[in-house]
Amino acid sequence: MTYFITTPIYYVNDAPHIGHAYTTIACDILSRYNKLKGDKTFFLTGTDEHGQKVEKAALSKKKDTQNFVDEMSQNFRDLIPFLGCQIDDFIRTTEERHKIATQFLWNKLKDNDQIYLSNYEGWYSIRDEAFYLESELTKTENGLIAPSGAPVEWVKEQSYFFKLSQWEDKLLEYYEKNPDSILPRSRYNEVLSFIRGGLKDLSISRTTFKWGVQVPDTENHVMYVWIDALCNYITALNYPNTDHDSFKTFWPGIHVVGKDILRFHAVYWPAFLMAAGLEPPKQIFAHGWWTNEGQKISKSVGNIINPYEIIDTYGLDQIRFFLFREVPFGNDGDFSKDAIAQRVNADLSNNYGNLIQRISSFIIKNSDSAVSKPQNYKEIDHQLLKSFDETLVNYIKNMNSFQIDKALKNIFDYLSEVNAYVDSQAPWSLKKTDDQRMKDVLYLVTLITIKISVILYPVIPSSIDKALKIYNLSIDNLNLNNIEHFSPDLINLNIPKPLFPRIDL
RNA sequence: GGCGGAGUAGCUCAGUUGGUCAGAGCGCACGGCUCAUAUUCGUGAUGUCGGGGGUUCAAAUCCCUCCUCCGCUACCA
Repeated sequence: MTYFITTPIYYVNDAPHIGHAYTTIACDILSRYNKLKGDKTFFLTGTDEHGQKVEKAALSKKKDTQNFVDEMSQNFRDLIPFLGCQIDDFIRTTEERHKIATQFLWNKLKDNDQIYLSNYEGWYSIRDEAFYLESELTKTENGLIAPSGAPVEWVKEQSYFFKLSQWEDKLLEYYEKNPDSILPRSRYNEVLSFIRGGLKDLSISRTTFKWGVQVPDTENHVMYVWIDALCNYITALNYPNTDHDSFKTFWPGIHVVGKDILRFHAVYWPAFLMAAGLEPPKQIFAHGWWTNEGQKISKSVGNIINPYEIIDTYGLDQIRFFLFREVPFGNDGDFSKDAIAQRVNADLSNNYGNLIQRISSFIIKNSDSAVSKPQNYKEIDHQLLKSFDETLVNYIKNMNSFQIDKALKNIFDYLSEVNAYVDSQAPWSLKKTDDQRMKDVLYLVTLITIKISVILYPVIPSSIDKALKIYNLSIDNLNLNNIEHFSPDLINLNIPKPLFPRIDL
């Protein structure tokens, strides 16, 4: 099995914020999970660097446009390791390879009679890079403004159009056959109802600015955002060389996107691909938005969440965990200090971290820092092992369907069971009555803790690296295929330090 | 306006095809343990399952209606 997962390419006009971090971490979790399953994975992210907004921003800062996007793109690249993410490629739309790919895609569409020249006129917002109907606009003292509050101007220009209207039936047919190709299901329904409402041809070029990929065989047209931006996903797989190993191995892929850009990914992009004779994406997952302490996040309110600040405050894995444990993936969520502290303390510090701490400290003090495989397990021990196997099955089922929160819930429900097992067996009492049984119990709990750590790895990788070091183990030798029967003869322990200090409320 | 989703304990939410489905976690109260990051374990309380009506031997679960919230989409002015 192979697994190709992508974030959208981020528009370099903004500084990276929690939304970018959220999408990137989501893909990292899924990518690591699939690696753990043994799949060959490819995790792609990058930056979208063209368009009028960028051109103007550079101008207003009196910077050369290329230098400007170089700097802005670097901000996004720098964020990745800070988020604990491991990517396989970072693509920029200003790269030569991307120009080659998009121009080839354009020509392919043109050869297939999917593109024609016409005129576009209407109310245009530079800030939003979008046309609006007059009915959508509001009159103010400064003239008409878009729903976003951005000013608009009347623009008339020649434009190339893509024959999107011809793809209505093909798209519907494809989606009806592949109901899991857009998730969550509510988003799938929205997309289908949008397509059923009828599709209009799509304007795909502009003459009002220069900062973009030139339309082949024209003087003054550059490609408008969608062909340019969406094509990145296949550029990175060496398109137009569809015989290339990475293209053959990894396409079609999985796109994780914010709900605001679902339509472009689920309608325009598959239509472009089919029109060019390529397969549509395998899956598109639309996630939700975060609010900040119950409030909508916006520049004007000034409550933008800076990923560097929250990670410095709470810790990397604490944030990664919170984002995906607290809220069903796909739903909107609220980012609040209380919720983070509560979640991290209850699950990571108390339930998981303290289990490791109490057992490993006990082994070091009372069992010469080592435990060996028991000769026999009791019935209650078998129960605990069986329960792990069930947890693993549910975990895999949920991770496979993007339900990261449920997969994590499975784990923490089980950890409660393990803590209860420890109390019921009370090794501190066995110490006085039955040394061998005490050691067997300690081994079993240690073994279970290791297994749990492995499946927590995709979400909190750096903490799991630390946890496994206590047992002189490494994630490199453990995975979802060998974890079920993992049971070494001897486990030597190192002195543990609390993995997740409690957060003061 | 159309289409879709949601309204269940203080909070966040599970509840497949109608019959242990009235639940979980957190929080709260009480009790126990003392290995552990004042951690853990056990016990307990609170709900007219949005309102009203209906079908049924039986409904949170199906039907009708109303209210509220959200998403997508359309349009008049």
